Amino acid sequence: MVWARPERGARGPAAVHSRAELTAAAIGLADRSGLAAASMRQVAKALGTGQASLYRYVSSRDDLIDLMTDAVTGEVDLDVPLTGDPVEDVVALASRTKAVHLRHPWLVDVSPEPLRLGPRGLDYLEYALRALAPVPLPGRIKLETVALMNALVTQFARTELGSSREDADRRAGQIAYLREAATRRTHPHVAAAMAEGVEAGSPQAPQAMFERTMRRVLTGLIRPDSP
Amino acid sequence: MVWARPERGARGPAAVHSRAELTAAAIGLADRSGLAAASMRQVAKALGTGQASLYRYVSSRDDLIDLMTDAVTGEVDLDVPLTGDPVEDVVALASRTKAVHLRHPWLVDVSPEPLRLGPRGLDYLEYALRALAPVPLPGRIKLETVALMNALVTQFARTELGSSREDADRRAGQIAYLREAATRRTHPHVAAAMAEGVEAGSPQAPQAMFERTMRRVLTGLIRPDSP
DNA sequence: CATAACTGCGATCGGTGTTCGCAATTTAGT
DNA sequence: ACTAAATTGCGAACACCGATCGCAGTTATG
Repeated sequence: MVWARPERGARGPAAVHSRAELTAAAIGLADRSGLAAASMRQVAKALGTGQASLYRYVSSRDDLIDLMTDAVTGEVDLDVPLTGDPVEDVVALASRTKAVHLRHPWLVDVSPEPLRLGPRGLDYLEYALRALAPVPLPGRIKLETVALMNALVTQFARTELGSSREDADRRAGQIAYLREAATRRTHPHVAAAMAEGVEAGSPQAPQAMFERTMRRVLTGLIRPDSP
Repeated sequence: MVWARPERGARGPAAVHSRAELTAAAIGLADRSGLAAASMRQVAKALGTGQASLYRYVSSRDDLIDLMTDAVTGEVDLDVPLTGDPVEDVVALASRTKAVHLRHPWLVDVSPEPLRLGPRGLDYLEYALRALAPVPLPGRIKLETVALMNALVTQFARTELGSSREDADRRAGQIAYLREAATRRTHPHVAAAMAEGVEAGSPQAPQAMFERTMRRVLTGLIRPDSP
């Protein structure tokens, strides 16, 4: 675990760089050219050092990715005061989280293994749980609710990013494949949904869609049991 | 797109293997040792052929992963008759989907880029939309609902798999880190949730939890607009 | 029966994460 | 003050990975 190990020992020569420096360089690369571009070699090159040197700051690339993730998690504003309405507060938080995802598209590519929070992630979780404080649900379920909301944020971010990305040709091929299924009279529901969904278009702001869905999911999730 | 290209040309010598064979070998490897183990080299070795030969059947590793995904999607039973209650039907479908995820843990590692469905994926989507047919919602939203349910399935599968996986030491480290934050009197909500969630344990069947959450989310999602 | 199309595949390219060993440097303990 | 331990940067290497090229051998079509 990165957060446990100290950044520097006390004995040797002063380190030329720092974890924060590595993290910043890696984030820059990933922002510009995707998560894969944040490779040890490229990060080292960006820092003007040897790639083997990076392992003095970080014990694996996964560690570096943990650092990156925690760093951008810190970009979510946690000073927004809570209104007391859990649904509104969590939806607002999710909204800000999604914005960070759009700003750092590689976030949707880091596998969200549970329990990898660093200090900023911890602050984030604390805020989310504070927002959920008025809800009379066991803590375990609240934790799962937060995880679930984050999964949804990632999902929506993926959608919004995917539509802007240069996958035009790929999507064209896929859509052609779907159309074929539609004209073959099999899969009528898919055909109907496609026709409806693509023809009618979605000039609607994705943000409104996101908040609507989020609100509905949350309301469904935290409503008291009806025995 | 894999599904568009024909599997075999008509001119040359008979192919020794087939896409289905590649797919089965790859799935076997991935089931046993994770998605990374389903590399071109290892699949080739498992088939007793040269790795370059695989590119006669598949134009990239992504294609192979598409084939794998579609194949296991076919393991979801789509012959279960619909009850007519969209919530129940979709929850049941999600349940069966989650079972497939538990049987093929690597599924949670394939990046769920939208619109990569093969024939079985298409059947799956058709079934899901059929289940949602009674709901008076635009097709676009129904599509998004299905995607959302799938994201949730992945999320739950990840949780269930993670708790069984041999991450005992990793989680121990993470939990120690959280405990530290708890004892530091900062992050009181996290501390409370941890105490509650870990002490009280969850001897509850995860399946019940899954269905409960799923049902709530769906109910919230498909309820008619309240102006 | 010639030619176009296809197959299997060894060799190879450029990339990745990670480890090792070594010289140089700094601090801690005496 | 000086030895010894700890730590740093880093070149070289290892073991993988996905993908491409070119060539010999095979098959079906015109």
